[in-house]
Amino acid sequence: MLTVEDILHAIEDGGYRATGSRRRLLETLAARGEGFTAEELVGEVRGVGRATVYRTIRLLLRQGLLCKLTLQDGAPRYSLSRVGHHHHVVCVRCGAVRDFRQSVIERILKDLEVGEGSAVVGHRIEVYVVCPGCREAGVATSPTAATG
Amino acid sequence: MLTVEDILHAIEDGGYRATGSRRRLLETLAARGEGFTAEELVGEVRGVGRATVYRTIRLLLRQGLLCKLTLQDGAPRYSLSRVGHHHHVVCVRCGAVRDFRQSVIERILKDLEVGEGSAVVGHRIEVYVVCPGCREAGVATSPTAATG
DNA sequence: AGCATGAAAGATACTCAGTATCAATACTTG
DNA sequence: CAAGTATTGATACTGAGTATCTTTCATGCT
Repeated sequence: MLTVEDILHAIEDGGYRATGSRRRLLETLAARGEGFTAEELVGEVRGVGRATVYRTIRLLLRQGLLCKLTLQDGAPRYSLSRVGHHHHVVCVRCGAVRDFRQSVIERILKDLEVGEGSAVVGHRIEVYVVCPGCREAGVATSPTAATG
Repeated sequence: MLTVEDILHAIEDGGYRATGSRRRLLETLAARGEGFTAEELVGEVRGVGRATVYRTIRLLLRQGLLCKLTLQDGAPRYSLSRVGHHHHVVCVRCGAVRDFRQSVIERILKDLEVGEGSAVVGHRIEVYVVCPGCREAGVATSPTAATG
């Protein structure tokens, strides 16, 4: 798992400054780690403005240190990246995020040059679950409709 | 491909009315078919208010007649559903949408009960491509970064 | 240490996507 | 046709994020 220092170094390596605001923000963010919204950060980080929170998120996304995912209802969420390319398993109840990567799937999608000369330039996979914790805590699992 | 009449029937079967606004909207929507934004519809359908456009979109989504997808940058887009569960191949240039379904992938994701007792309740797969048309018309393919 | 300079921060206004509210209108059915 | 409910439109609002612009901070230089 990346530490605050690791991330600050990565930021500096990218030619950006390791400022106090960024450090404070990263501390909050690292404490959350898996699955949070931008507005949660805005609310939790004291003394750092909304704009800066969003700017920093954008910076981290560009550097590949953070990733943005989409819940079933389309709501955005963020999660720290620990590795390169991966996908997400998100709990629809608590928003916790686990990463996963299945080379089989990667390969299928990559090969999917869709028979018609389309060049695959990327993909996104999100798997929605009810995590063990929420399953116990919880009400019955509503068999949520698929995406499309 | 679903016709306007098919969709209106489905709406009625769901206990909703097949009104003039809905018909006009569906005509525009069917003419677009694959890949459009809500605001495009708002702009194109004459004499139907914004609220009604969004309400109808929501209705169609609930009925599974329309699906909402997410571009690489997170921008939302809609596409008529022709079949049940499927995923999307979206051109990052022109926004055209093709559907696809790979039972292999479905199975893998379904089985992904993630070793830890999480119940999979859904998933979303989006594949981003440059379609043949845009590839020809186009500038060089920028090797877009993956999701996360 | 003092200062110049550019990056970063904060405040705020704005955009885009979508929802809520509520009064007015359109359907439908008895 | 009247009653009653669904639908509509206008409009205000929310949530997520960006743009702008002025101030502040970090850095390198002397």
